[in-house]
Amino acid sequence: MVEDPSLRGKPVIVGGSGSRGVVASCSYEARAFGIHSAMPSVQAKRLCPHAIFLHGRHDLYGAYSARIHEIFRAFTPLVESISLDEAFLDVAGAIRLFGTAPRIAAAIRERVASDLGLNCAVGVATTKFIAKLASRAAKPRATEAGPLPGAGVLVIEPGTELAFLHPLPVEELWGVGPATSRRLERFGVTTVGDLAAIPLASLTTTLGAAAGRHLHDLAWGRDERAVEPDRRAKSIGHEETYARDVTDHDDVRREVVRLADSAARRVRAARLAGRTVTLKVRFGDFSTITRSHTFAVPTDTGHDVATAAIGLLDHIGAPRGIRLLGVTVSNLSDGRARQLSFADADGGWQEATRAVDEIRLRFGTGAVGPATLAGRDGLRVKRDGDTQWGPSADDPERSSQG
DNA sequence: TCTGGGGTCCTCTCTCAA
DNA sequence: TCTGTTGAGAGAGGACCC
Repeated sequence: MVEDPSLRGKPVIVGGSGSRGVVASCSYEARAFGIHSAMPSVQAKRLCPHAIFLHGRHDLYGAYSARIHEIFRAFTPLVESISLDEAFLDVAGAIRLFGTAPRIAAAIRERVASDLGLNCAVGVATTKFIAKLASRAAKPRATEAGPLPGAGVLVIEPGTELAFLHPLPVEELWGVGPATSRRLERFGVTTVGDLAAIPLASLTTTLGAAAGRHLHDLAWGRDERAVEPDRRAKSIGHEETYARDVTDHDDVRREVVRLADSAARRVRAARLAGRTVTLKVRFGDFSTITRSHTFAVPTDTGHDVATAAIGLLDHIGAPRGIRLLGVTVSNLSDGRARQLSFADADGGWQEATRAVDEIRLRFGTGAVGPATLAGRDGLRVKRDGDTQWGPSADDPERSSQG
């Protein structure tokens, strides 16, 4: 809407437009039709046939995100980013300079609006998770009559946490999804207050030690977690759902190589190396398996990651149609530590990989790649710029035959 | 046939070594 | 030498978040 003001006031959906796509996000006007994120796109189209469907533009969101985070850091260096559009800020040390926390919240909102033309909601509280709930409560609400503006800033004063918390539906708590919600229902728990009344022992028996303890603490407003400014990635991966199930064995292998190659590229870009390679396969019936392999020494080359992933694939010997493939590298460590031990033992892949990275830097990512993929468009049914949220609407020119 | 893609964290099971 | 215990690490799966 910022980029194209003609969209304002209309039901707009961002997501995958194909039969297997889902809604990534949507305007409040679209929400009035019952549309929400993660809903299958076909269902969204049924609910609102005149909705405007847009493909995700991750690069654009990334650029806006960087500018938003710049504004955050103008107020405090203690910024913990949790996604493109959300972050925790510890402003305890900024109060002398910028005024009280509520004033800082209002100032951030104003700057994001004036510099970027974007609305945002801010929650202020003494703990991370109550601040998070407060920011959610400060957002606009979708109604059938149209969007209802939110408070913008919601402050939960110290000492009033439980009064705010206990009437909320238990699903509002971080860590309570559909599965946990179903289990809690058996206890007659519907609100956070109900949950707080359950003895800790009963909670840990049904939900497990960690989740039980965690939810019990949250229900009583206890959250000791500090704002962590630089959290490092623990895994880096790629996965893709295909517009049609892939049945050809060679196609599957090529896709695994492609995913492994791009995952490894991102590992290198982050100056990391990983020991564990995980292959994820989702079959036509939506059943999903993962298989992993752990190296003795970390690696960052597409060759190593692809070899491991192909080995795992051969072990599965999947004869069925495949809906999704994914390759993830985890057990990450500093990339420079790896080179000493692995460089010579693998037949010079380090050097080749470095050369490939340089060529791609100069001539683009399509300039060079694994020979397996040469001269093929692969099975990528996505269009340029259509980076996420499922394949595009079926395109006859680019069939799944590759 | 309705179910994406980026992740994190937890639990269970198995194996192996001390 | 045999048996049981324990703890770490790997591997698989599931729940959850944006």
